[in-house]
Amino acid sequence: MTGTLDSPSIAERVRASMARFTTTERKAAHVLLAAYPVAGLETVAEFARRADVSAPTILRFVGRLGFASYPDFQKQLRTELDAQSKTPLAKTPERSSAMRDGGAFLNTFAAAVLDNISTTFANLPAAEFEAVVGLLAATRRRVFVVGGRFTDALAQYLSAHLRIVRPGVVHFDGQADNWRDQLLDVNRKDILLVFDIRRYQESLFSLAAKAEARGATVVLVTDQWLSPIARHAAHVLAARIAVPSNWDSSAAMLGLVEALVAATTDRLWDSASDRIAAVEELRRDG
Amino acid sequence: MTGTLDSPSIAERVRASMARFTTTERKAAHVLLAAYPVAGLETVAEFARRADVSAPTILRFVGRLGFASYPDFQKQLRTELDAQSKTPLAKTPERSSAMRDGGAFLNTFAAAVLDNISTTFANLPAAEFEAVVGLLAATRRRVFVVGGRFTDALAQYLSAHLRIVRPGVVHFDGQADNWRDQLLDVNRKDILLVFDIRRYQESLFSLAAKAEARGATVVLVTDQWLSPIARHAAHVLAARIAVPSNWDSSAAMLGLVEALVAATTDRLWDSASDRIAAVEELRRDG
DNA sequence: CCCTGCTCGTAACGTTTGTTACAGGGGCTT
DNA sequence: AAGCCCCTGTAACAAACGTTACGAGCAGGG
Repeated sequence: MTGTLDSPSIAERVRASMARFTTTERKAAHVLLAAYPVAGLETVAEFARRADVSAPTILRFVGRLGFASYPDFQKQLRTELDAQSKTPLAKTPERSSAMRDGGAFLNTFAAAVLDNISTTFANLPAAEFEAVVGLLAATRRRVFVVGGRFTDALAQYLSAHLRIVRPGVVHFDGQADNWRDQLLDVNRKDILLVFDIRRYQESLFSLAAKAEARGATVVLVTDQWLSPIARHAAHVLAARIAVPSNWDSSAAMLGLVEALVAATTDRLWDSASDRIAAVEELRRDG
Repeated sequence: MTGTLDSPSIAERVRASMARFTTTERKAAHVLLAAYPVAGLETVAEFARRADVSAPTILRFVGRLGFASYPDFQKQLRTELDAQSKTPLAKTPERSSAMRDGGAFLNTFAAAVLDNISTTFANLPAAEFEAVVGLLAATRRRVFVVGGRFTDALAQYLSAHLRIVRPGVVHFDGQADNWRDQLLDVNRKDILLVFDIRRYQESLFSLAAKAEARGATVVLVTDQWLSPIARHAAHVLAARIAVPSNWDSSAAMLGLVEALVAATTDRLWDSASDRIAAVEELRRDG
């Protein structure tokens, strides 16, 4: 029964024969890989429901993978699960055949991103982080958020979340010229949170300088080399952004933003939970 | 709240009630902990044989743990397996109080994000990734990008980069109503790249369905549970998004997007390098 | 336009599984 | 030393499961 010839892992086999599957079988394949390996450990009916296909399709899927029966398939899945004790990525360092440069590229890229994030969080001063959370949780103060060419997406992402847990969140979007008008609105008790990474933008610098001049508290989220805005910032949070690519990676910075949002939400939970419920209500009606 | 405040993990529960077990039940407990959680995912008969006890003893064992049936026990086991990526921090029992301490919170949060990313990349079908890169590198085709409430930031991020290396990139932003007008412009040779994560948005679904009906190639970037849009998508890329927070994390999804941008840039390098230089020129002048 | 191929879901089948009643057996109490 | 009780495995039951035959639906080719 248990032939001891070590076949490639099921996940690999699925990825390799992705092209051979029919449309619905491919759906099953995606569901399995997305919720690996739990989806395959469920019953056929549950797996089928999860993938929105019929039970026979699941069986044809595992049949095409070379298994004589669904229980056989599950047994193999459990065997792999038992053998694996490393992190999923480290587990697949070299996928030899049928995997072109795509696999290698993805692995090195992922490794760089992971390294960025762990380094970023490891070097993050907890006190500085806490201080920024404290500012974001001060609901009486308004928060203005702005980003650069690529980091503006992060500014938007932060605003979209923060807006739900507290009032007074403004995202400076659009042309830099428009910021000047909104800047008139900024005063002593306000907070300006700026994203700026290398190829630092002059427009952001002048904005931050003016906001500071008006008495606002400036928070800077930047890369490890620190934007010149750091001179005008009360708090600085730095993230790693280098990856083997022509572009920089904002993944670590996004992780940082999400940590800020999570911590702020937690601190404001009493009032935030009501706001979230209210927002959901509005979304349902609208 | 944090979603992890359910009942304690099964492994913990087993260790806690170890004293209450009878002799043979304790045998089952040790076997389960030694081969956790695989032993519990097998059939009752196999579990019994492994522990060298009878099947009813296994049933009495899970009954004493508080489960109404063996399938219930297995379902809980799978849920835990899916939630925590198993090995790394499974031993830290009390994560609930971690929110208090800033440093500990950052560590657990970072660990979750890291795990999401490594799992996402490990389970990513290289062929599917390559196919999407191929689409994005087809400069004659136009690319329409759209996202949901929170993922729209990712759509914007992708657009901002893609727009530099190739022409014909359109970001559907603003109100969903406005999309309809721009949809008229979509035809057979176009590509629609949709971001949609849980609390899947109906507006995105109908947009994707209509785009597919018009003959466009739909690419979906979603979470591990797969948006219903998968039904209309030619290619699906799934990322992990769960973190110990009230919110989901898009960090893994951003890493995925950046990998797409990097690979596409690389493939288009001959033409892209000229474009990038030209864009830089414009920025310097402007 | 009809035909042929393949794909997919419905429904019924047979098997395995989880479950439970019951009786044998070992250990502690009296 | 005998009796009682709590375990524990054997065996029969019922439920759920995996499996398979069949036909509808659809796309490509003649």
